[in-house]
Amino acid sequence: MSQFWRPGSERPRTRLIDDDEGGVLFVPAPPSSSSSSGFGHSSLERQRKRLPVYKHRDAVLYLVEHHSTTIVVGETGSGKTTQIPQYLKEAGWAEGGRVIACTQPRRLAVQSVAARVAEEMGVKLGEEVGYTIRFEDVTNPGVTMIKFLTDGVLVREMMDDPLLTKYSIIMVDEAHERSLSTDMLLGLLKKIQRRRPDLRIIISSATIEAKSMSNFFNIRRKSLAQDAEDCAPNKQPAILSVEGKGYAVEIHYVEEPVSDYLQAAVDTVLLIHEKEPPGDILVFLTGQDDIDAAVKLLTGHGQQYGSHYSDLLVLPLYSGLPRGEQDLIFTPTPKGKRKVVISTNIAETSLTLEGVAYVVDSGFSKQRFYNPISDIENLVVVPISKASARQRAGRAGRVQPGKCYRLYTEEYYLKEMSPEGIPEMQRSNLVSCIIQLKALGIDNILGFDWIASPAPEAMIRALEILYSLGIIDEDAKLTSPTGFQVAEIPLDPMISKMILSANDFGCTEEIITIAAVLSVQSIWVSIRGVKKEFDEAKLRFAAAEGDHVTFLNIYRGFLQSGKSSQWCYKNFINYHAMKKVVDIKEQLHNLMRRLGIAVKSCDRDMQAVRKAIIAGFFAHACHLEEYSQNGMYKTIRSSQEVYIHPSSVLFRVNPKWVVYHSLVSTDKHYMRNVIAIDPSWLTEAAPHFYQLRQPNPIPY
DNA sequence: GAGCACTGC
Repeated sequence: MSQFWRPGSERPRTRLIDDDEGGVLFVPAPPSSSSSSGFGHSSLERQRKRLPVYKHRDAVLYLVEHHSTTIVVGETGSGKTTQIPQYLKEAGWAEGGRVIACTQPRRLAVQSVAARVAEEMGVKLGEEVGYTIRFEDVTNPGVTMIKFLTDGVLVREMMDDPLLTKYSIIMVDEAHERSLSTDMLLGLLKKIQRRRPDLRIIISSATIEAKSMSNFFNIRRKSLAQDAEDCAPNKQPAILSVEGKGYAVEIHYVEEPVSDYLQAAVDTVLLIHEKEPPGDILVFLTGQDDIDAAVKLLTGHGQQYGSHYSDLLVLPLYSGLPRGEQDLIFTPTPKGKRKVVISTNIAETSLTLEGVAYVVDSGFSKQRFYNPISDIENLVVVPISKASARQRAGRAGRVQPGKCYRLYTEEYYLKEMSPEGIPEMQRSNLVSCIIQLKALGIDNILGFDWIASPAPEAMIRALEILYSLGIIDEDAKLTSPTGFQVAEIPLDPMISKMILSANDFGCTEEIITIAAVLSVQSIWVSIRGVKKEFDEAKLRFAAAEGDHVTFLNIYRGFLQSGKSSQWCYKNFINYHAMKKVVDIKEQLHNLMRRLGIAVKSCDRDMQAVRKAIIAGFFAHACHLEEYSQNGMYKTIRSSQEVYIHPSSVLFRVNPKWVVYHSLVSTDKHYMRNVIAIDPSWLTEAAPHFYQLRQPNPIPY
């Protein structure tokens, strides 16, 4: 007799509890004592059975069979991501050419989970188990049964197949993170569900969010009676809770609020080191500045107080860190030493450190907020949510029971800390979002079924920008061909518009190089202490026109060197970033071919290149204030005070008119990646924008 | 003469 429950058979012996808000809470029975001894199973299979989710295998299959939507609340380490897709496949959900999809917010997670599942199933990655991320499709259509992909890719797949017909089940993992594309995906899936009653959705979410997810997917009761008659699935979402594999973490709070969390963090680290048994320490601070300062204080302390503190191995961790330094984090702690990793939010979700027994949580993180009125994004330090605080604490209990030291009071945690963070959708520029929805035929953006509605001001601003770029028309419909082509290019719409316009100026070759460089974080290596040499290296490539043309010089130099890492090292250029640039450029070449656009070079005609840039970025034009002694510019559109970033080749050159790629906002608004222009090109490129909107625009 | 939480298509 099969030890597993199969769809269609009698439901497993467990208790179903109707919860107060109409959702169905499913409480599985305790595991039976007569479970398999493990005899005859490979070690991989034994490992699979030890995962907490294994006990809930029957429950998962039962709920998925009977409910359109199932919400799985699971802590980290429950095994839900790797196991549930396999259970579904074993139960037949991938039969008849159907595919089981599982989405992740991050590319790295997609790749590693897919590899793990392929290994467990004993198949080659890219066959029965595959994955898709941007620019990388490792699937075999017709063969692949379980497919992992980023949620952004799945949204994009809807452009070719609006009802996602090839999937029988879509599992949205890490939905509690509420990324832009997760929110978009959830709204779209709810829409698809109405047209495809056969589709099953599994949402994996943290506890706090489960209720709001359930409410979102709960379709009104009037359809329930009808459901009982035929055998359509129950429209009410089911919630299943799966315990994690983490160890207990003891939480400590400060008794009085701290005035300086940086100092408090340093003091706490020293206290732990003095009083607590071995085990690494993970400290959460907000950004590079804080982290470098804390590292300095702790290493300084070590020298000052002698041997005891020299046992501390203090390491910074943030995404901007050079590759080699980041790798240090993962090397095992030497015997007799205690590793202290001082990190940004990157260690909260993206990276997992083994061996951490103590977490110090400052209670703050940096978040990006978009101001639709000024069209400027700001990075600000804000208090974290309870969900984040719990996630941070959980990092201490991965391999042994741990302790978490919160640098805020318990009262603050209980009474003031908000339960969840603000979803990205409500603090972002919506240009990309709206263009994708339009491409899917959703024109009533205000009426879209958002899980959390963005601000109307942000929607209006995005529509205004898209209209000025010629991507949508007066009726807010995508223009043809520009609008549809921009929707197809997986880049920022202003970059996409720049690429399409390059065709008119005969410089597509140059512009896709620039687009590729702008798509990577930074092509420079920043090394402290060698500023002079660094600046000299930069001058070797500097172009009078500005940063974008400088990128072309660097790219040419890189190719001439034979893509040499030595050459990069000598010139303070990030080799990995340059490899990525070459890769993205290759992809853009393919995309141009698909769109039927010939890739032509304008040779040395940099005026053509600058005009193409303006076609996408005319809204970012600025004028040098005439009597300004300190290089103050004002944006043409809204008279915002801005300055050229000191990293730009045009810093202190201060041309009268410039166009920037992006702003970084700290104490001032700094323009990064700037190019000098002739103002007549602006009215040439966007007469509608500048004639109607000078001097001060009034948003409609 | 300053500095960028983290993702993603």
